[in-house]
Amino acid sequence: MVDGRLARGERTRTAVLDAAVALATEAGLDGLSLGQLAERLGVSKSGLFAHWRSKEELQLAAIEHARAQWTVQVVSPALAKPRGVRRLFALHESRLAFYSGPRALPGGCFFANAEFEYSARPGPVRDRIAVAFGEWLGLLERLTAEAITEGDLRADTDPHQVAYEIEALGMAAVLQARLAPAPNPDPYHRARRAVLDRLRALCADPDLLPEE
Amino acid sequence: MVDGRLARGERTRTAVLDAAVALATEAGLDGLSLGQLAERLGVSKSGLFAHWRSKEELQLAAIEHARAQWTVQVVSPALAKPRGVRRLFALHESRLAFYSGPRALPGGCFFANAEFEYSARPGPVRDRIAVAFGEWLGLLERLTAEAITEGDLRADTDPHQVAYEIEALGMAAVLQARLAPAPNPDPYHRARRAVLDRLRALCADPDLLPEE
DNA sequence: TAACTGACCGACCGATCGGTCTTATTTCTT
DNA sequence: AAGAAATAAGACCGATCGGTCGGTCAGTTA
Repeated sequence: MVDGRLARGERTRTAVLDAAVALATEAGLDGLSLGQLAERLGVSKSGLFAHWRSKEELQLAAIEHARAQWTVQVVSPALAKPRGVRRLFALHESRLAFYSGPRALPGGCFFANAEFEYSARPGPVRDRIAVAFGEWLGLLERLTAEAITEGDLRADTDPHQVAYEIEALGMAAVLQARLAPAPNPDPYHRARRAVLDRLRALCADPDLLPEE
Repeated sequence: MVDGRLARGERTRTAVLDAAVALATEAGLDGLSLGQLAERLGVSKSGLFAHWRSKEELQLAAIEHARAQWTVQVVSPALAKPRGVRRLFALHESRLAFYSGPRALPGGCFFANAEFEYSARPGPVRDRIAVAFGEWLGLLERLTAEAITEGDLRADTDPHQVAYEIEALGMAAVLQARLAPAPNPDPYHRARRAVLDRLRALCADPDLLPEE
């Protein structure tokens, strides 16, 4: 049987983390204030401390929560595609769709923001972000390597290099979509086009990638 | 004759802005605290208010200061190169050199950090950052267009697209250099390689770009 | 010498920060 | 029915936040 106390706590916990992740994209993971967060949720500040004993614990939990969101909404859909260059490009497209889609976070990309914010602030939060970032780069790299062994991409392709470029082009899109002057052609389209052309140049069978 | 008081004020003003720009790359443009800044400089907090009437004014001044730094240390050296694709690539290299060189800021790139930090925070600070960002993208785009009219790049090249890609690849470098695990091959080398290959594919005369 | 200006300081303000404490309510266990 | 466990609330803490105030001092002008 389910413990009603734990169940209720878990519900609150999830609701708080949802709000924390969203708020962090706007105010920053550090700028996230417990008072504001509590007020936005209609909860007392000390109610938050019942779940996380410090702000840092909440920040780490928020990172974990955002990671889970990312896995479900970005990574998983792409893994449904057949192994190879199609899966790799699907991951890139899935990421861009997440940024511009209806479930998009109010302040852009949680991880991109947090990475820049904490890149020069030693501590557990930075370390956790760095690990998550490394895992993401590793995923891009692994899918690229798979595309090579599948014979989709040329054998002399450097997986690290391709992963670097895809990551760079995707991250810039979410920033420019929020910051660049409106009349600018859709940055998401540019990010898609850039990776598409790059992969097409490395790709043996042009039919594996969309034409346009 | 020079007013000694004004001269002294200008000296401290510059010293404060230098420290403010450096500190902002670590703690964020918002996380920059007047108390900490004053203490680091051996100045009283109220001394700062004699120069800028509010924190926001100081932030805007810091942006202007960083912009001047960027112009002197990144843009100007590149403009010494002959017009065309060489100048464009020199700008990219100059930027990477600034990130990794001896004059590098302690927390990476002032603008990249500030752009992500303020991309979702309406106000004068965000607006100023957005303008500066637009000007930077415009410069990349203009140099690309020049390279086309010079006949260096293929006539069907899209300057916006090239500018987008160069900006993305450069920005990712400074982040990954600080965040990615150390054994990773130099991100600056990856950023250089990526743009070099990209431009080489568009370039009519291969001798205009370095071989390696 | 007197009047004035700009740079700068120390004390202080209300607000908010992260965090602690005590207490009340709800829910499961026995 | 009674107690244990977990969620929450409210009052409160010291520290720090951005910002104001009155005032000192060095240098300029008349």
